Amino acid sequence: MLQKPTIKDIARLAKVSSTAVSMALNDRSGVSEKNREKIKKIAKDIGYQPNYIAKALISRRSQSIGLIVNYIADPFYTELASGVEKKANEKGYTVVLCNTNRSRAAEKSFIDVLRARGVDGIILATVEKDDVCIQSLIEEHFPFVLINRIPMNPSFTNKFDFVVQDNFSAGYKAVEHLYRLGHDRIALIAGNLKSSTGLLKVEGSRKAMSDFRLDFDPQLVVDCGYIRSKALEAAKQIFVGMKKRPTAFFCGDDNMALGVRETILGEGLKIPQDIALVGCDNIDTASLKGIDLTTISHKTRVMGEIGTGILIDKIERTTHEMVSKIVLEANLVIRESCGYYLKGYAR
Amino acid sequence: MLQKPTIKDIARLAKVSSTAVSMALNDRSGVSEKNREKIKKIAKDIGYQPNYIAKALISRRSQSIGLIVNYIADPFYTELASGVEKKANEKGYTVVLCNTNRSRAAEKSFIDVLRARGVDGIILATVEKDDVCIQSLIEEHFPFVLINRIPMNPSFTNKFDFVVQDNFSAGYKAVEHLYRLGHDRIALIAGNLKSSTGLLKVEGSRKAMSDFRLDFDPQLVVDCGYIRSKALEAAKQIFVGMKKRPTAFFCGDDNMALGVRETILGEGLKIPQDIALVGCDNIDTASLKGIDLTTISHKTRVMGEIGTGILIDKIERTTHEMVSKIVLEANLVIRESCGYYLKGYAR
DNA sequence: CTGAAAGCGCTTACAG
DNA sequence: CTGAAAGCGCTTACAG
Repeated sequence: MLQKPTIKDIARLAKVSSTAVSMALNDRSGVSEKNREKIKKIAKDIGYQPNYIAKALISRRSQSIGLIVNYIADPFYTELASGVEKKANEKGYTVVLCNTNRSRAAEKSFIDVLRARGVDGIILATVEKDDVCIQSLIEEHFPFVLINRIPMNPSFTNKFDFVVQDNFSAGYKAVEHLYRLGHDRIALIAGNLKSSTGLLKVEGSRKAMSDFRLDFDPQLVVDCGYIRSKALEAAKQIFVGMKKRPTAFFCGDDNMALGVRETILGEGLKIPQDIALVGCDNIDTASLKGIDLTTISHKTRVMGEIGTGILIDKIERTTHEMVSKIVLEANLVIRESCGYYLKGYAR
Repeated sequence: MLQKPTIKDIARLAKVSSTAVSMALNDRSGVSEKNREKIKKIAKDIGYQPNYIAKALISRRSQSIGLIVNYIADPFYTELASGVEKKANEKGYTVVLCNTNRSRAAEKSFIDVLRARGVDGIILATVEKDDVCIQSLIEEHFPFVLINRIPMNPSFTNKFDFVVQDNFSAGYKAVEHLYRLGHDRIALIAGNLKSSTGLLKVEGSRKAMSDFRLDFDPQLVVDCGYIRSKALEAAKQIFVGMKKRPTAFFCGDDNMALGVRETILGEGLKIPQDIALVGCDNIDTASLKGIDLTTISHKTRVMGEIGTGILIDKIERTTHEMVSKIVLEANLVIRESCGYYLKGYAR
């Protein structure tokens, strides 16, 4: 590899000090206009590129942020990442992608690695109920923001910024929709029940069940960890092992709903005639003809953008002690998978 | 933010020099066993984390690589990225994700940014036919590897490493399959025709057409740039504007095939009874019931892993002048969207 | 305006 | 084995 030019090279060519070069190139006062122009011209001519590593060492700013997600191949995280990426680039930041594959240990290790690598802040999309990682981030005043999930540990209250979707209301709206279509026995294919997204959706669903005086059967709640294949299997178990089958499924995300769908169709049953299905997230695939999944719409990309904006604000004005807590609305998107367009609400 | 401990702090506490601390912590000879242990213990006790920025400035190695893709929300690039991420992490590298949104200017700017930020190498998944970016990478001996696409400029021959899929053969196999099922008029919904992936698939398809003595109608080749909505529109144009409609579509990727599928079904036509459809990539969604898309299988994640392995090899032994050129096989995955299971091959 | 000097946190010859 | 010194490429007081 060729040796890249440094400010020393420019200084030598321009017959000035490195100080002058630094000042000129960073548009700061302290250089004569004549020298400033000479320096800039030479820098351009020799193709000078500032070394950000050196800058970072001094300024303690790397202009990069870390993004920690569970599983980048999941369309939900992809949407999120594209929002993060967009906002970060707009603001002149680079994003380091960390994929934990749902491992808690990996999450912790990535946080250490990212900090050692000098990122200016971290976006965490992976926290669980009693997450210990964020404890130390809080104590050390390291800039971070939680996207999508919050730890539900009351001792953390008010200490951190987050942007999430209204999962409780998502769970409520899904069950309400199914109830009004006439369903009394609804299975909940839950996402990770150690995460706020998994937990709150179930809580919202249960609240709706109780409001509408539906029986709640604990056997009909299965933690499938947002993994499609697990959801597919769980639905099989429900079909095989239960005398009194549910007539509807609400799934913690569309990805799992697609798994449940495979099982339902595989059993020779029809959606929505025999079984109603509701997902969550409104991923791309949900709207395809023949899938037509009724779901809860989440503004996933926007959530990524907002979270990144908050983080960068925190980084750039470190004195600012305000915390942002943003909850985005969850909206029901009615398609064909519950039969609304076939027969409307029954009650 | 708290001030993090440095090797100077450890040196002071252990009453040794920073040199000794550096030696001990990096498991290098030059320190007594006694001091080594004392130093390591102190480092652990005070929670010392090495500053990689400082290390990078000296070693000229940041242990990070850049990944430049066109559109991270596209499932193809997500698969690719997850392979890259996996291999990089295994080898102790961090990956900086850059999403160009298909802009050439962004590609160039990302390369500059990544280099200024000091990444050790770059994975480019975005090159087009006559890419100028890689010219300077080659000249400056900066480590990079091309994944998925190669520039088709003959003057570059043999100068760079790559791992791609056999796009020519993908195009050939798709058309062969359709031909044998009895189709004579096949539309090609091409990916970006300035990219090798788009171009070679069309060339493979044309070769098959000529081998099987099918007429080639240039009106039936549309560059849809791997964008689903463009493919959807292109299919509409073909249905509206053509007297002699095609009976089959081969699409440059599954994503576009899903767009074409929307149009076909929207026209009230059936797949495969009225129109046959072949995609490419074998993304997750392709195998869902009701989609059942016949496609060409590409080992996308593996391609990401292999490419990353090659890049890191290059980075770590800079003298090694070997170039790797890897072409992965493309295999036909027969599902329901062409009617093979309904009636088998006609010829 | 101008430049010599010190320093960011680390490593690498080098002399003892 | 041991530590003082120089240096990676840059910026930031500081004295002239």
